[in-house]
Amino acid sequence: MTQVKGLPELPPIYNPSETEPVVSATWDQQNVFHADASESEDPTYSIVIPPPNVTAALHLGHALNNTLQDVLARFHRMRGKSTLWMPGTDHAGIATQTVVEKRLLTQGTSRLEIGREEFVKVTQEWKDEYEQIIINQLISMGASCDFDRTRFTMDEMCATAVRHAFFILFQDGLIYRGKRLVNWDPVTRTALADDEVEMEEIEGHMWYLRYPLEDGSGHVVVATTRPETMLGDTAVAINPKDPRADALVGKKVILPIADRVIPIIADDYVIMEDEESDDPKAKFASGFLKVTPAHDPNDWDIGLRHGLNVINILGPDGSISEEYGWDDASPTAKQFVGLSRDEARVAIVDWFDEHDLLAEVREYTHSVGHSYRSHAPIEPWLSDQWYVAVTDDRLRGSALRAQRPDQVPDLPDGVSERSSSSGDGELTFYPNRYARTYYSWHDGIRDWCISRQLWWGHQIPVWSRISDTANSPIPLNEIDLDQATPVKSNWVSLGAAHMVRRINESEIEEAVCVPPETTLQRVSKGDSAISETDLIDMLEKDGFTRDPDVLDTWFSSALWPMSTMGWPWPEDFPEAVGLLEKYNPTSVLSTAREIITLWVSRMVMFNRYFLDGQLPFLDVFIHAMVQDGHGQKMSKSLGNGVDPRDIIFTHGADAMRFTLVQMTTDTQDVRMPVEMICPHSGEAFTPEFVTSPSGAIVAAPEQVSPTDPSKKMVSAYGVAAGSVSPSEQMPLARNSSGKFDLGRNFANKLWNATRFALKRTDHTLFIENPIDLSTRPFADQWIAARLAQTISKLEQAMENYQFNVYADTLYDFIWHDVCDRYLEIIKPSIDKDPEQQAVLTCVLDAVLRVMHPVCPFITEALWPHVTQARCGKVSGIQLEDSELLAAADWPVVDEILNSSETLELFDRSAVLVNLIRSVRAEQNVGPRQQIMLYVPERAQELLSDTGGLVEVLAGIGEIKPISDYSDEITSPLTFEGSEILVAGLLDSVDLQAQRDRLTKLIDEKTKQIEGFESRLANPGYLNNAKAELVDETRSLLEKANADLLAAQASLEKLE
RNA sequence: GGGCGCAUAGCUCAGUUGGCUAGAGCAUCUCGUUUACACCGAGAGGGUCGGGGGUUCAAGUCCCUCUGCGCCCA
Repeated sequence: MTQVKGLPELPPIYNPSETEPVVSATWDQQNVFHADASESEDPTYSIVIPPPNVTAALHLGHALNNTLQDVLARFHRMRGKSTLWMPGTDHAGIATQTVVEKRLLTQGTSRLEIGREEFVKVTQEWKDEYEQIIINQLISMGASCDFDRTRFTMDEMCATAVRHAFFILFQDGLIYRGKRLVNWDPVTRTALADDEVEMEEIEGHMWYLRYPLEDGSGHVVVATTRPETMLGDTAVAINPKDPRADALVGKKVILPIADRVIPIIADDYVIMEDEESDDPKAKFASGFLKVTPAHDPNDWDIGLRHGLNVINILGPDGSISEEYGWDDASPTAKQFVGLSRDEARVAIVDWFDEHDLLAEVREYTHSVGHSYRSHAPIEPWLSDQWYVAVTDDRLRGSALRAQRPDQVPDLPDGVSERSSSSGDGELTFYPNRYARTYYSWHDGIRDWCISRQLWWGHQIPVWSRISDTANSPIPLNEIDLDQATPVKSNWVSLGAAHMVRRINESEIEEAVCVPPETTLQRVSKGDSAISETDLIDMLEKDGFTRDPDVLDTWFSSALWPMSTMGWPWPEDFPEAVGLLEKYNPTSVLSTAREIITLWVSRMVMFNRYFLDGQLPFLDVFIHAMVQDGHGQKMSKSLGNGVDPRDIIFTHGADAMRFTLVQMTTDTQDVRMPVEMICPHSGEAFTPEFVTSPSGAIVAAPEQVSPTDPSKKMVSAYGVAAGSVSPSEQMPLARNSSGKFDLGRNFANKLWNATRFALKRTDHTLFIENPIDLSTRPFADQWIAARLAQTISKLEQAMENYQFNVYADTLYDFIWHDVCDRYLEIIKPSIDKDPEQQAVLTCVLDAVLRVMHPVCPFITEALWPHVTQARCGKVSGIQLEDSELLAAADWPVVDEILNSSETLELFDRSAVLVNLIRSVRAEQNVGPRQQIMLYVPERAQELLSDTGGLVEVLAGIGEIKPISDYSDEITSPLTFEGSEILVAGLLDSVDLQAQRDRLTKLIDEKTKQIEGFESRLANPGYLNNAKAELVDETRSLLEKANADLLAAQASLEKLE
């Protein structure tokens, strides 16, 4: 009963909010998470964090992902790997620009008003604010990141990587500029990549419009969901198999309103009308398709096949405009100029109706692409954009070849075979079904549009000018229309890359890509090197202007595993030296499903392209999605995210982490019913829910206190949506969830088990000679065996990314075996047995180590207490000393301690304990009252082999052979086919309860016996099942029969 | 339209290649405050594994189909 020297006594309840900041500060001061990039023989383990967007604070989805990464990082660090977990944040171009613009709007100004330079400055401030919040969140979750290396996708190191990568791809012809239909978001006025477009089912209409034939012989009826685009029609198409085609193809129609004469063409893309069809497209078709190449991707393809004109009738805001490639607007058509898409639709349909050209309107449900950011319908819009030719075999093919062949089908046609070179066939997905998702994405991939019409991001490093074909730097016949051709010019000799393409009959466009300064100095040798700024000055004097657009955010994210490690010139950044060689490829990428297409693919393509085929990571772990209580994905944009700081406040970081880890299974998304904490009373309650404008079920902005209806509060959703703000009268209510009680209770359990150990061990002792377990009581041998078994299960779980197994294994071992059983068993003996004290403290030391990856704070806080209390060593259990648990080694236990014989013996005695406890409960025997057993020989052996643990756990005072029994009042129980009599219960026993129990047991056994007998009577079973299984069934039948007979005999005696 | 999942106790979820009597936590009920812990201990009740069909000696597990839900890609 000694106090640990110099350490304060532990309070009876663990208080995470006091402990966690202290532990965090210690880790920080000791710099334990700093990865050493110097050369060493240590095996390595590395993870790059999926950089969170700086748009907003992290929610529980991020908490889950980062907890899992931390568990992996801490586990492998303890296993002796040189570990790097690289942290950082992502500038998130469009998302951040949107939130900053919103804020400007509330301040009564706008992006255009303050200008590009000022806007970038303001956004930078936003970024600084949220980057700090996010890093602090990570710290308070216990993330063991190497925070000294924290990166940002627009900092100098990452920007250099972006500029260099762009330059190389440009030079290699893998980046090009082209006039294409893009997914245009008219609200944010930028192009979007294919995967930034979300399809939504829309209940709209199919309009049937009459287009008169030029020869006056009648009309054709086109079916369309977008009548307003008819102003840009340049043909009407019919399927060549359509019976009407022969008569009509080659004729012309007069396009109403526009008064444009356009041809009828034959194209088998056109779906033929079929009223009876199950396919709604055929059911609603008229057989005639209006072709608008400038405003529909399919029509664009038809236009290419038939050489049609492309007439763009929309402006960047989605309104009807004649300034973007429409020069034949008729006087009638001019009336519609300036209308929005929606207004124009109404006006044009009205016009057709008034002129008796509207044949029909039918209700029609179809899917329409919407911007993932503004949620506005996407407009296919013709514009000049930059693309990465990811369809090239050097990128797409390389991404496919990277996959482990046993996870996916054969490589698609056109992809060259895997070789023995670095990276091929080495990329593994967990769970493995996601390998297929990755595969099919690449199977159907299209070139990647990387320009974004934004101000926040990496500005495209290309300067261009348009000039007459007469001024072409190379002969015109060497340049294809719309095809970039490399030029060997003065710009190239200065270190830049130079391309030229023809944009029409009379003009060419020259594009010069300028590499970053550090690259420029290396490519242009010696003294002749020109500086980047001088080169740019020269270009601009020569009439070149820089592209105003920025790159898609995923371009910089795609470089993340390289850029954060200093690529391409790590020697320029002292903190990056050696990282790339040592830690790339990283060990695993942990991320969400939808990121497979957006990010995983692009990192693989880029890392392999720039690093000689090397993968960015060997494993990809796809974690579950965190949903709210309504099954909705938790997300920043829905506003239903729960801030992990709220959970840390109510339950503590370890509790949050343990619960999240315990919920992480292979298949199941994580559903998290959310409660609110009333700031007035501290009480948890279920909030009022409302439907948000985007259709999500969210907590109403204002909530009423459950205890005092006069008091109110605001919800996190209300604050995020900007509809309310917290005040003294209406404070912000924190979110919570009862789910985290599990983790909190478990942490408290560990805390108190340690308190017990500290109180019951003598800290002035140290037994020098390692304790030989074979000389120890059974309980000590057993707990060591369970420890050995547990450690091996934990290691296996972690190898296979089975996080829930890891958590459940910890819980089961620590709560049930260490606390409920071992601590109870040793209570009578521990005070006088220093060796048992040593065993206990060693077990506890190992427990803290294996629990540390999941619950780092509490284990670190208990660590000095336990290490000081340790009063000996146990042979076979290796526990290396360490000042900090975060830097300690994983426990190593000799496999020989993992004795199945010991474990089985314990299990048998545990069954007996349960039986006796049931009888005690049934007969209302108080916990203090000692009882007596009359036992048969076999049970007697068990009791002595297990060294008295049954006696302690079941409260047995005396044990006698059953032959000694005469006529006491007893209660019978059935154990291993024999009767045990329990005596000394009470003066009068409840006979009826005993009869009921025995009858129930007899029923159960009878049913089991029937089952076993019918199985053994079945020749099919005897012939087909494994012999050991049949033997086992026979032995089970034997045991069940013995139990049945014993129970029947007991019952008869009671009657 | 294509793909991937999910449906097991009142709730949230486990259940490795088919094979012992389908498990856990919470909730419920009974008893208990013995100095580690009431964020606790002991005990108990509770499931025709979404419906239907099939393969097999044997199906929660494999196949088909239907119903409901989620996600990803067109």
